[in-house]
Amino acid sequence: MPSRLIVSRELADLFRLLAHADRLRLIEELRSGEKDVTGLAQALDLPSTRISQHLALLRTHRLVEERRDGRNHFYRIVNPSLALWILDALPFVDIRLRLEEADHIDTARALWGVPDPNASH
Amino acid sequence: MPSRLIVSRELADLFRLLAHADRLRLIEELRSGEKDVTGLAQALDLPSTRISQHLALLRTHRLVEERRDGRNHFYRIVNPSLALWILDALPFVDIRLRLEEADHIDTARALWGVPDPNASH
DNA sequence: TTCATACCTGCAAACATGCGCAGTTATATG
DNA sequence: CATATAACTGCGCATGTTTGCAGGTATGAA
Repeated sequence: MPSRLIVSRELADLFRLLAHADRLRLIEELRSGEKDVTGLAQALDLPSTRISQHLALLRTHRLVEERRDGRNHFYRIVNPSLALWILDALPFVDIRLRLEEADHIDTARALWGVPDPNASH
Repeated sequence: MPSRLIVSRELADLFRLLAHADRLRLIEELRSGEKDVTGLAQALDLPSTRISQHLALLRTHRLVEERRDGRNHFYRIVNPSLALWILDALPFVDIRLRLEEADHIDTARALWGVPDPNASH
């Protein structure tokens, strides 16, 4: 019954793909809609070569898709709920962050334009 | 406004921590309650040294906690909802998995003892 | 056709991670 | 005390990842 093993390996592959700050920022940047490589490079203040390399990785794992229009290549998230799921990880980040800035998680959600699910208090 | 950068780095750290099949299996194994190192080593069929190394990583990032009783060190997940959130990633794993085994996700959930949230059909 | 723009790929150096193994600490037991 | 068991840490090698850079393709405009 190697299914558990297979699944954990597939999950680990996904996590490895997301284990880079710039790739997370790319996914966040694409949350508001498709963007081309130059636009992403400007938004993240990184060389476009690097953006291409990251996008190629995300593309081979089917997390983003490409649409070409003239010289521009526009990228979009295949499954937009991915970005929401990523933000659900905020409660699990190291305690230091939570202690040093008590409302850092809410700040992050606000910065990334996501409604606070605990907005009752 | 470097908060977005800081947050994406913290998130990337978390993802890197989870980007290993054996560490995911450890977290899954601890879902049913605390276990000691030897127990985990037997469950995953891995040398206990390796288990120790993985647990040390998870510990320094406060994902698991340790309780000592005699010679045994028992580990538990600090925030049990972590395991549930990890399984929420299954819809995002590479399309190949979904095409080759259409109900692999349900199989995985069943294997890992989690109720299927789409159990209406 | 020539030039500029937008993007991609290949490669090698730098860097990070995973692993086995040897040695160590801590606790229990005879 | 000596010995056994449980677990940890440090270290070196192998493997994987990230990055800059050089060179390449494709599109559009002069």
